[in-house]
Parts: sequence; C-alpha cells; structure tokens
Amino acid sequence: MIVTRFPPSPTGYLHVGNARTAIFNWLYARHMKGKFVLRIEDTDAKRSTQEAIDAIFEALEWLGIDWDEGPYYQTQRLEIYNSYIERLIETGEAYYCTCSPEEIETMRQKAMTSGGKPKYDGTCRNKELSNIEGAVVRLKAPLSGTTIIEDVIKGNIVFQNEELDDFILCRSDGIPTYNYAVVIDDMTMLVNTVIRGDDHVMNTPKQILIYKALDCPLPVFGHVPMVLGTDKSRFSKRHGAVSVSAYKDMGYLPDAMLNYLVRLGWSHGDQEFFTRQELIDVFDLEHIGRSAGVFDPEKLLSLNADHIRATLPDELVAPLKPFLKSHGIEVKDSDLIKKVIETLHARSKTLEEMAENALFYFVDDIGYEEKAAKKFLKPAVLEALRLLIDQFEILDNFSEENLESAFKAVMDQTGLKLGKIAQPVRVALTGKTASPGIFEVSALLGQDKVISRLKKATRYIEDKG
RNA sequence: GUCCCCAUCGUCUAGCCUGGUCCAGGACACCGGCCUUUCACGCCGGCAACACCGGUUCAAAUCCGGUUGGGGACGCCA
Repeated sequence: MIVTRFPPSPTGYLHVGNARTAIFNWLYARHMKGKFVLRIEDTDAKRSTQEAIDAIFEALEWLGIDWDEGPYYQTQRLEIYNSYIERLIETGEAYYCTCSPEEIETMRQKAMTSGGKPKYDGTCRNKELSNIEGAVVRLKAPLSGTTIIEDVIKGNIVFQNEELDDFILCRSDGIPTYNYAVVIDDMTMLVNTVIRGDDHVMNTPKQILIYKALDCPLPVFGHVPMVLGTDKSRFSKRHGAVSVSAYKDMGYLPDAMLNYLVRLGWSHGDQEFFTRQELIDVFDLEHIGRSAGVFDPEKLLSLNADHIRATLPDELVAPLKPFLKSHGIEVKDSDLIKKVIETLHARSKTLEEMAENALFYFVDDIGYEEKAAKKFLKPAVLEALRLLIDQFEILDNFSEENLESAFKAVMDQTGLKLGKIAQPVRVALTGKTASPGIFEVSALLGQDKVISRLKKATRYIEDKG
C-alpha cells in the first residue's frame, strides 16, 4: 500500500508552495487508495507556534485535504529518536562529537577560502567518545563512493560521498535534527513514498545514508520543482499573496485553488479544468514536470471563475454568506440568495466580487455611481421613467415576461429603443451601468423596490434639473 | 566558491522516453469581430515559443556533447 505524508513545520501560515506538495501527496495517496499521514515537524522550539499549527489545520481543511493518520508531533517522539541513536552508536554508524560551534565555523571558513565545500573535518570521528554533556551525535558517513537518488520525477541523481560530511543527527540538547527525525519518522510510520519540494534534493543523500546505516529499505523519492514568482525567484511575499488562507479570504473556491496548484507542474494532456474527483481519478507522478513554474494569479483567477460557473448556485449560497456579511449584509432567505447568485454567477471571478455586485439587491438606499448618474439620469428620460412606473404599478404579476411587455409599451409610446431606456433604469435600480439583465434584476428586486427606486430616480433628475 | 537541478509562445503547458504525422497543439493574458438592454458568459479569428553552438541521422523540439542563462542547496533551521 502506498503511504505518503505531509510534514509541515509550524513556523507560519500554509504557503501555497507547501500546499502544492501537500496536494500532490494527498492526491497520490487517494488515487492509489493508499494512506496519507500528517506530521508536524516542531523540533525547532524557537520558531514553532500553536497559532501556526492551527493555521495549517485550517488551511488544509479549507482545501479539503484530510489525513488518515496523525497528526504526529515530533516533539512527542523524542524517545523514539533516542532509541535509534543508541542503536547507531552501538553499531558504530554514529559517534559523539564535542567540537564546538566556533571550531566548526573556523573549519568552514578554511574550507571555503581554499575552494572546498564547507564541511566537518572528522576530528571526533575515531575518538570513540561516550555521551558527554553537550556532545552532538554525528553520522559516520562513507568517505568514498557514491549515493544515488532514484528520483521518480527527475531520474537518477548521483552524489559523490566526498561531498557529504559527518552531519549531526542529534543536537547537544538532545533534540534530533531535521534530516535524522525525518528518516526515523518516515521509517516508523511506514511512509514509502516521499514527494517533496526540490529544495530537499541536497538533504536526500544524507537521509539515504541514514536509511542505510539503519539497514532500512528506502522509500520512493520524488522531488517536485519549486513554485516561482514573476521574477523567477522562489515565490514569496514580495510577489503577492502567498498564504492559502489569503486566497480563501479573497473569495477563491478551494477546488479552484486545488485545480490551479496541481496544474502548475503537472498536466493531463490539454485539460485545464478538473473537478476534485477527476483529479483523484487521473493524478499520477509520471506527469509531474521537471522544471519550476511561475505562479500566475491571473490564471488562478480565471480558473476560479470557471469553478464558480461550474458550481450550482445552490452550493454557492453558504460560501457566499460570509462575504455578504463582511459588507454588512445578513440574509436569512437562502432561496433569495440562490436567485441572486443565478444572476451573477457567469459574471463573478471571486466570491468577493460576487458579493460586491450583489449588494444593490439588499441595501435599502443605493447610491449612484457619479459617472453613471451623470450620463444616464437626465431629463430626457424622465418621461420614459414615469411611463414605466405607470406600467409597473398596474402589473399584478411582476414576471420577466410581463416586465418585458411593459418595456415594449413604453418603447412604443416614446419611440425610444430599449437600450435608451434600459441603461437609465439600470442606474436607477442598481446605481451602476453594469449589472445582470434588467428584466431579471427587476423581477428579483420585486415590484415595490423597483417602483420606489424608479421614483427616487425621477426625483433625482428633477432636483438636478 | 563547491555541489545539484532546470531550459517549448509574456505565463502554465502538450509533444520529447518509443526521432519523421509539429513551418509545434491547448490554456491564461492581450488584440480584433460576432452575439447583445449594460457588463459578463458564449462563439469566431489574431499575436506569440522549440535558449545557443556543435555532433549523430536520409530526417531532431525530440538522441549526444558543450556554451549560456535561470533556480536551488551548502546550519546544533525545517
């Protein structure tokens, strides 16, 4: 059975780059009917926070990523790491080292200036020191030969073992280092498929060495290329919004985010739009690309519009409510919201945009956009508006069909074309020059509101004239 | 500096493994047009790429080598 995992370190919000590797692991596990494990890598006490943990859970939940095992916390697994340290010391695969950080630093400086790779020189390698207070544990890494990553995405990557050094497994305070804890965790959690960011390739040979020292079979490794910003450097804050929750707040649909992030670096022929289930059905590791990709907010936005359009208005009601609320609108009538969404869902790229454009349906007193009023609410349309009010007042069924005939009647009486009448009416009803169809807007607004807004517009014109 | 990775339209990518069907296809953005009561949606059309050099071959975007460019990693961070 395939077992994948996502191991965030809780030092901040969930970054879209990290979210993408979480998604790859999750999708692959779901596709293979395997298991997906969540593990919190909180060994860095200085930077790990509970808020970050909560933020990560919230973002994963929003994305619809669930896990079958965990969350595990590394800080609760210290005994496990220690027991394997003892074993590695016993078998001679690791040793205690008492070199100070300062000494190491001068070692690095020397190596750097002489053109070499900064690494530990092995001072304590053969001293067979015992567990002295303040000692670190280092792996006794091979001095020659090669270590090969058989990467499912990038192919074989070969490292000369001379490039590697006796890196630290366990810090002087007894806390395991990242590379060591990861191996022990993946090994004991039976993780057999490790899909992670490109930035980890250099860690992988080290981890392979630990697996070998432990005489443990290797998992399958797959390193996915990074997500870049427009300037081709690692995607970060200066390129725009980077946290998953920011996109949630801007009114993106989780499925759109999922779709976009997966398609950034993975493909399935020419297909651009995927539902969650389609992704689970067809996702594979073979079609993950080898080159890094630029995060394009425009394309995400367009995809979000596609997902909004593909979602039934009914299902958009609940997600839209918080956005209406943030504009001070609380509507109890879900059926009304549904109807409002029907008029807006082909013209909204985000839920936030949809909420903004829905405001005129709900507020009591709409304001006119300055340019709109200036251009369309003019004395020339006064007569048409009054005739329309007359027509509307005698309607007993405020249906779109009846509305249309009412408009026709006014067109006949005034000799004006529909366009000449519709725009002023639109401004009167919505305050803006762009809106859903004038008949649907009117029908939804209802007789009373339409008539009162039209009357208000006539008064506005009279006052100005 | 050392090591590693990458290289098709502005961007995401298909094609590359299994050379010819590719004077390179799709999508976003952009530009025209149609539809039309506005804005969208939809539809039609356009712009635009195989980084460079050399090799292999009858034939290379596809295979090989090099160059250049970009990215990443070199912590008692993860």
